[in-house]
Amino acid sequence: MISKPELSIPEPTLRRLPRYYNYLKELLKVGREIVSCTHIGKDLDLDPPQIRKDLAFTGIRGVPKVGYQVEVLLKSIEDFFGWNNIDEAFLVGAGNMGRALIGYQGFSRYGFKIIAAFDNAPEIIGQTINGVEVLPLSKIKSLCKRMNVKIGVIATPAHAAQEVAEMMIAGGIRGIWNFAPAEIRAPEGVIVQNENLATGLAVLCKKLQMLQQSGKFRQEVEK
Amino acid sequence: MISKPELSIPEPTLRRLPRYYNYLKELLKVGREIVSCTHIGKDLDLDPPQIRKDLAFTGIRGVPKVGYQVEVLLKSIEDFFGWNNIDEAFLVGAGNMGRALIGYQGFSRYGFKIIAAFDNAPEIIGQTINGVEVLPLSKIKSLCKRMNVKIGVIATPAHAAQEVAEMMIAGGIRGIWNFAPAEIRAPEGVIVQNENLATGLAVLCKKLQMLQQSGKFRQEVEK
DNA sequence: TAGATTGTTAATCGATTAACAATC
DNA sequence: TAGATTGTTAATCGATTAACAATC
Repeated sequence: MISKPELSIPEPTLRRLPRYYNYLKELLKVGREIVSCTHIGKDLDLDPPQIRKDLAFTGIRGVPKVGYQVEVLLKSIEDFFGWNNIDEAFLVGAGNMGRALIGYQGFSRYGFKIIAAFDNAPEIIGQTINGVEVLPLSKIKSLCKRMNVKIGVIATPAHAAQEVAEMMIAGGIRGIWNFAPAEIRAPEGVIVQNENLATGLAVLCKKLQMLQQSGKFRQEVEK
Repeated sequence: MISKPELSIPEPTLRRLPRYYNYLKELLKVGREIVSCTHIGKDLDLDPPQIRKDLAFTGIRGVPKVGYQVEVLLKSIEDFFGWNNIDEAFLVGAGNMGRALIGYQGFSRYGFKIIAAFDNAPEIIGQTINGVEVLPLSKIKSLCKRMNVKIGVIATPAHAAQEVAEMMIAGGIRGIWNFAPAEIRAPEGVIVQNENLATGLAVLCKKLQMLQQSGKFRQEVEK
């Protein structure tokens, strides 16, 4: 049996790299040509050695005493993620969340484009949202195959998510970006990336709660 | 100087707890009354001892040989996060992403409610989206103070995010949930939770890329 | 040259996993 | 009772942090 795809690159690194990328894009706008990890670290609140290590995964080599060329570094991250050739994706569920994802302009930067949406509701089918047509869900399998689409986005209610995932997989989709608050089971060889918004919210609320408690505690101590 | 709020609870645990919660809600629907970590682990693809440890943070005690009462466990997680009393929040940026967040029904479960939205665009101000009124951004500071709102959601374009955050903080907001693809700097005592969608996307695409490469490699080996 | 920065190796830290006694 | 499950303690693993040599 084949084991899980070996991620030799730590996931935290994978998550930080787009942050560097966005940051570097801003630097480029401002006209900065060279940047050091010390500098990045100050702005992004990270340790310079960690940044250096992260960047090294993309294959870039910096110049001692100088740093990195902003433009070359951006290119290096783009190549690493393969953002230079665009991944086309299908989206299922043209409700609020789905519309937001379709309308969100920011994904083209990351080589990602939603080219069609699917839904079950007759009143939604046939609409065009931000230039993206909404098609009947029944057609997704055949269209996936015909257009060789490999990425699917799920923005349905929780109860529909698993079934939709299976339709996608039947159509040959290999990567699923899931915004439904549900656990999706997928066979080996299919990557599922869950984007459950509630987790981020829970972390925020809990930290806030703990901060307030420590604050109260501090006040009492100071009295 | 006061150090960062001490998170004695590991963040991975904080992120898994809402997953358990959603899963347990489904169990309850199906009428299941008792559940063991072994069972949860099978469905959520996690190790039972880890689940046990996570749950223990909420203060619950299971019964050996039996497991946990689903209802009691749900209550325990709710109390832990404080989901029984609702946090009211303001949202800034009533574009696509903002509308999606307003329209998304799923947050009430987590004791979270967006009670007003703010924007700068005159054609948007005055609209009502899913029962939530859009007010002029200039009013946010005073309204935060008057209504004692402690949580703010940012769904603006990147360039506006920092400025909006500062307005929020000036109004007394202590927790910021940021959906803009930008780094927000906040003083100590303010929690910022970034929800940059691009990072999840990047992780997905990279894993897919690596899977395909390992697949190719495997085929070549098998020849 | 001197100082700053990179890149690498070692040490630390924290979370996950394994092992096992306690319990119903 | 026997077997399954909890809860706890120890071992492992991996990421972060620290230390330092190499370099322009």
